[in-house]
Amino acid sequence: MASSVSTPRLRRSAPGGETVEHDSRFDRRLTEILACATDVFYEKGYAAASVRDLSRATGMSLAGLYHYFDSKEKLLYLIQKQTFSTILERLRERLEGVTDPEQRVRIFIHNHLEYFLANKKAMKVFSHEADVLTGEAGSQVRAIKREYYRACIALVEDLGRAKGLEWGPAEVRIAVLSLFGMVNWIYTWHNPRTDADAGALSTQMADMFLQGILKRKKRTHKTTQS
Amino acid sequence: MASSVSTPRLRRSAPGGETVEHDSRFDRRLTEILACATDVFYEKGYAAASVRDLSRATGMSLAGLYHYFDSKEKLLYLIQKQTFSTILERLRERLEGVTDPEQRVRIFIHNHLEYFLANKKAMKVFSHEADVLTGEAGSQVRAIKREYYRACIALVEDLGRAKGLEWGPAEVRIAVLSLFGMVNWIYTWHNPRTDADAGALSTQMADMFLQGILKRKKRTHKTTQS
DNA sequence: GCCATATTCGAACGAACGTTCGAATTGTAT
DNA sequence: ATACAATTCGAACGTTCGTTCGAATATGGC
Repeated sequence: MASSVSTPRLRRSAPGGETVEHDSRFDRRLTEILACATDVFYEKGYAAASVRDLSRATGMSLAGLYHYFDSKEKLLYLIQKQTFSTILERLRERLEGVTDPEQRVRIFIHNHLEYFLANKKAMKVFSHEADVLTGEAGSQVRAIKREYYRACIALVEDLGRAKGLEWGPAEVRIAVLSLFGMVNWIYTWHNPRTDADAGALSTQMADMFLQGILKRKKRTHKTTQS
Repeated sequence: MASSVSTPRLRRSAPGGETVEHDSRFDRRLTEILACATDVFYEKGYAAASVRDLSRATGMSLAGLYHYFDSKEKLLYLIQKQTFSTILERLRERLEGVTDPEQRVRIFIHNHLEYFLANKKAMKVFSHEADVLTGEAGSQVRAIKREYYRACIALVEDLGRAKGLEWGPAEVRIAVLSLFGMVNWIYTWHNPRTDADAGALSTQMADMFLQGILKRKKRTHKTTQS
């Protein structure tokens, strides 16, 4: 349970705890490789990126890389898990102590955008290669994602309750998924030199989203649409 | 200029116009193959899908497929170009004669969602493999995309003018790109059996979007955000 | 210095990739 | 039936893929 990201291929580490320096060394190098791999996956996409591309990007030999991970798929898993665990963890920290429902939704959006723009490449790799992973690794990543989704659903439901609005589950679902679309789509267009930063962006998007769901037109729930 | 999708590999067709039946036959088969390829690209992603997967899906031999296209990349080009040309064409038809700015924005959203849900796989392939194509083919596809983006920008600007609202270019840009995010993200979550159809979805999303941009809070244009 | 351990590497493995080619087969008009 | 073009195919091309292995090199405690 020492470091979050390492999963040494062999040996559960020596009985004593004396290899701390070595484990940390291993972890530091692995982190470097993960950062490099994130870049490469971002540029070429996971499937099209080869381990030889990684070798070129890191300056390490092909075989040398495999000292740090079992397979290319495991590498994607490590990136995705670390990325999304972090954003969820930060969200929890920032929500702590804040009780106003509207402010809590704003915090969600701000947290997401800030992390998204600061880790644009990792977040693209996460979003874009969402269902590549299979088996246990895929289940774990999907579980974190579902947790994040549920957290946002809860925030919006709380807001609706506080404002005395009657939203059905379907309406909340669509509103939240629309919000996810808004914020996740950013990696396709955001240019850090010309576009606003996370603060301004999250303010505008939060205004838009909140006005959109709070001042919504009353409609019959029948789906009558010309 | 006969049929929209065919680009025979060789021979510009015989001098006379007597091979009409044959060309149509060729085109019908190619359309089948494009549909199959769309499915396969949708399931596995363009890079991870092999021509052998296509061979399996179509029931045609590996070499036989190459009678219909030059390369795997050209196949992606044909899918993307046809898909997005159609959605743009339909948008133009539907906007014709409608003058109310708000209604025109609603038509944009409805058109997009309807086509998106009816051709979910093709649209995912379009969205997901947006910048795979290079060279001439890539330029063409990007040009159509830019045209579509500009059309939406114009619709929103018209709406703002009609309502007497003072939106800067940056605000319009972010609003439109947020809208694109909302509607394009759908392929990641929409389940036709449990989620609403295009009509109901576009109504809810249009309500949300329009309320969001029309009833927006006044803010100073400085990016002051805690 | 020495030893055990951790790290790195060159070289190679079999498999799968996109694509090609010449022959076999089908379809159509005479 | 014959002839000609359109279509389909089996087999193979050279390349690149993810991964492995055993040997070499660096590292740090004695």
